[in-house]
Amino acid sequence: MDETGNPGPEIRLPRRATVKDVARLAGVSAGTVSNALSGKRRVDDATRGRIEAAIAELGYIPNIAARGVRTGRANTIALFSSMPTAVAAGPSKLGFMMEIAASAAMTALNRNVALVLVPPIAGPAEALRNVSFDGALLVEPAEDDPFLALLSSRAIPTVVIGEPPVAAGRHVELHYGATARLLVRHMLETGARAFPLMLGQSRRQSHAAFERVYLEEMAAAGLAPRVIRVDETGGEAAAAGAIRAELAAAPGLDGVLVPVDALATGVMAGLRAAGRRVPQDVRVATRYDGIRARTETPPLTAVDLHLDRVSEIATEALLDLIEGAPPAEIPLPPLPLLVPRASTLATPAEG
Amino acid sequence: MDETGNPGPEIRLPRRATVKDVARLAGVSAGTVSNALSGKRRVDDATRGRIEAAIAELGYIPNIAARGVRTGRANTIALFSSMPTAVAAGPSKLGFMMEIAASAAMTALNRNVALVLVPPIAGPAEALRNVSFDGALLVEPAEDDPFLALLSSRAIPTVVIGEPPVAAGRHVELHYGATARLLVRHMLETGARAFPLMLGQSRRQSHAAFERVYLEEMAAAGLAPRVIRVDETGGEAAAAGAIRAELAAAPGLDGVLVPVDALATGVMAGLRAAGRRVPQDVRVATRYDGIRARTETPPLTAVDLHLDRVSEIATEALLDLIEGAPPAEIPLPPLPLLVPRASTLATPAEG
DNA sequence: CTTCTACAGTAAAACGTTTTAGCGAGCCCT
DNA sequence: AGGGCTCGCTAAAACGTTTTACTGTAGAAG
Repeated sequence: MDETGNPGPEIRLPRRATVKDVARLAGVSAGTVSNALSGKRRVDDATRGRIEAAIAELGYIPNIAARGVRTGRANTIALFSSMPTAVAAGPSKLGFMMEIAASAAMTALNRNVALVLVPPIAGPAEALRNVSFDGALLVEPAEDDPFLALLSSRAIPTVVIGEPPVAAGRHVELHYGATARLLVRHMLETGARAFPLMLGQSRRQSHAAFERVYLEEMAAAGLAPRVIRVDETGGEAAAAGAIRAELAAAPGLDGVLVPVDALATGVMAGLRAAGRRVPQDVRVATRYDGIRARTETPPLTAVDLHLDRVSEIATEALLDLIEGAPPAEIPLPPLPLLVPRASTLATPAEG
Repeated sequence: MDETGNPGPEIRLPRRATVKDVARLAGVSAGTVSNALSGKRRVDDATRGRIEAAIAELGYIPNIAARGVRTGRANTIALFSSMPTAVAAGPSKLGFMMEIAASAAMTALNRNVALVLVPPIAGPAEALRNVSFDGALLVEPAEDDPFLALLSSRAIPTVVIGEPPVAAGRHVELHYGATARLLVRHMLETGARAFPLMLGQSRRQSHAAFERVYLEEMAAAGLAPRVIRVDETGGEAAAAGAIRAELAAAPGLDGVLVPVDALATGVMAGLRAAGRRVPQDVRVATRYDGIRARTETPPLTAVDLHLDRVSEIATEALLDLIEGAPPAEIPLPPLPLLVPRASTLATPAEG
């Protein structure tokens, strides 16, 4: 790992070694050095040996920016978080995004590509002006997502995580329908009979899928459905208010399905304030098994979406797309897995 | 946000507009466009107006790589995670790193700089070959950290988060001593009298600080100290084994202080296996208030390190350093805050 | 009426790579 | 022996910026 102490290597180079320095030392031209490095054209073994020796001696590291100018590639992909800032800033979305980010960064670096994080801080145009990237991962865009609009208008290779709102390019399935069915059926199995579905107001595919599946399953079970829409930007307080209003209107309520975890936290607060016990009086379940679900009291039943695998698949697909690989089917991630927790589990004594 | 429908804007440009295109359209030279954009030299107001009109019309976006070649700046900073892979891969370190990443990404983009994530996947040299950046954030490096060695040998501007092992450049204080004191005193206050300190074996400043403060405080309290070192790469299993051995040797043990949260999880498992109740028989506390601490049963007393603020300070300092701002004192982040949880709280009935 | 300076602009060099076009040597095939 | 190939290499162009060195104009100062 460290150099065997050759004499005086701590002389500061006045400037970083370039491909020309390597070429001179190896007695070849710059083009040959480039070819030796990239493997794009054959280089004689003896020559390659001299080049590698020169590289080692000079500690040469290619200038990525210069390479990018010539090749037009940045060797970088961007992860956009497109959620409304109010939600994105909180620890909930942070967890979701960051689980994806960590896995994507690993996968990307394995293929010699760096991952840059683009927070939802400035407008999408602002972001383009400051970072350069060959493609983008976009997490669960809403229907009018400005990032999605920008990316597709600029024809930037993009892979969406989750179902895209418009028939965009490529996406990785997040199994919205299966996730919804898993949760609705679990509510039914735990004995809930009068449980509304609480959704955000933004136009998202996951909301639509939840609503569709919920209505289907309730109809099949012969139960009366009830869908509550809450303004996500209102955060937990809005959800708490909404559930209290609902309790007043429907005192027999015995469960709530709240896919958005930030809203679920609000619902829990609202239930506590109304003196309802979870799970004895009301069962609660949410979608993303993140820090919010796990640290509620009691912890919330949720779903393992296999985000690490989803993110890996998305990253691989994006890199293939960028490299112009023949378009292949994007593999399906594993099916979602229910993680039952105390918020829906009947107490042992009840059995 | 969207263009007012001027006719036929959906024509695909054969190539991205360049500064020359803008210059031609505005009737000036490329240099003038550059000056107008950067503000480095004065440009007549009328001229600037024409340039801005041209930019808008062409949808011009500067090529960051090309700019980088000329200026030598990448407008990017890197976040290195240097932890041993075994630990880094788990969700625990992930949380720690990702809390920092999210906050750093926001701060950086506010100053028109992108943040790239460098996972500990390849060697540090490998990383340098694939991403270009102007400076680096390094999180809690160990004494022989290869990233730290590389960064300082290459004279890359670096800000360390936490106390650096060698007198490196600049760092943001993580208040190791204060954190340790907070925890040791809390253990004492909750009535623990025979509680060992369990540390990893890697040479880290935070370990050293914990050991020093622990020994001090135990001496002051007239109690017998006991420090256990566990190989971190052994993960939770190693910690579980270590605590069981300790219980056998010292049955009177009534607490454990385990700064590394992955080890704390192992200790909890070990205690459960040995039939000891937490907190009634044994009190347990850890350092980082992440997902591990919060989701243990019972949840672990931990410390709020204000990572978001720490990360913000570090990022600002790094950017100042890169931009050659006059070296100013790096502000201190807020003092750590104890988050007492059930793992050390006496049951109400006990009072 | 000069001379000096400030101003606002231009042309071209420079940054470090990759890629293109071309070249000479050796070999194989007739 | 000569034509055509392949091989391994070189020189130079190209990528899109920023920066340098310069130029002409206009006004101020003497």
